[in-house]
Amino acid sequence: MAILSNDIEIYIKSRFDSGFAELKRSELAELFQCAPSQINYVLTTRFPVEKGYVVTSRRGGGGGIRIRKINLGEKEVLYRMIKDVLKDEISGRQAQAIIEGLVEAGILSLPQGKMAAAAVSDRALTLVRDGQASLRADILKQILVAVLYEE
Amino acid sequence: MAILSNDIEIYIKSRFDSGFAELKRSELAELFQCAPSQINYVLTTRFPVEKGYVVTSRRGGGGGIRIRKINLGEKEVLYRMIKDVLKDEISGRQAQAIIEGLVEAGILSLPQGKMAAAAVSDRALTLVRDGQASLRADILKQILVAVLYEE
DNA sequence: TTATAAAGGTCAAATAAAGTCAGAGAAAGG
DNA sequence: CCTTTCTCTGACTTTATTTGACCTTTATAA
Repeated sequence: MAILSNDIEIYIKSRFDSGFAELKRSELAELFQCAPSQINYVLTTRFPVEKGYVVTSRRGGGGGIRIRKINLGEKEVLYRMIKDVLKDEISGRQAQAIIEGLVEAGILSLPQGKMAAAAVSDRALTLVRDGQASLRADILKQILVAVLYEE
Repeated sequence: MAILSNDIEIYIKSRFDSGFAELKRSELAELFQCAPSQINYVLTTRFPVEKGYVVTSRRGGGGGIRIRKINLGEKEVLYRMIKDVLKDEISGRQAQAIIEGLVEAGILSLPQGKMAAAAVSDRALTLVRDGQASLRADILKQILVAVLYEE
């Protein structure tokens, strides 16, 4: 039996227009006669950051899903950071080093670097006792994705 | 379906003149064929203090609604945000509003705004089950402090 | 001074999205 | 076979929008 997820993936790709696609989860589910959560599955397995996709969404009335394909180009370094360097957990020191490296490479401006550092600083995370390192990794990852997402 | 609130928001913004807009709730409701309370919804979600708007109103005959956009100096805005607006806990929506307000005020660049938003996004904080709102406040506060002390 | 009309305010419920997660079932690898 | 990994679903959760019923405040006409 053909894998449904593959079909949905192909369909979504066909919906891309000038770098992005806008969808309604429920409509897709209807179209493919599957559970809505199936769409989430396709999104996470077929359109991950590692492949250069950024998925954003809004709930509630008028909500929807938007998938953007990033043209990596010179942001290759960032992409690698996100994919390889940023493991599940990183220490404050590692984060610091990564950010400094990106500033030196000119990928982050100095103000951006300071912001990023502040966001994952111990001071910002004092409330969290357990799993600080994983949280730091998540936050930094999202920050870098946001930078990637920017032209 | 186009979101009515968005249209109303745009319309209200078009009514701004030299820093403020004066409206009648009932007239707006009539114009957009909606419940009057819908206008209140738009006011609270689209024109919050966090974005630098101050909404005042008067009831009774001859009453109405007045929306002012406050424009303070950079440092002052930041300082106020950190001191007054940023409570111990803030929701994702509030954070969003604060950041958008700072971008609109030219205090954060668009890339910086996106970074900040990413840092406090639900996605960045999924790991944290308990006390997300407080953590978000802490992170955002540290980010703003970092910007404030930049020279 | 009081009644009434003309504002605006609040809140809970209905509706419309999307997200999460555990677990069932199917495929693939050994 | 047996185990692991991939696919798919359903129940439950979270968030956003819209409306309607009921409440409060204010100006002014009687």
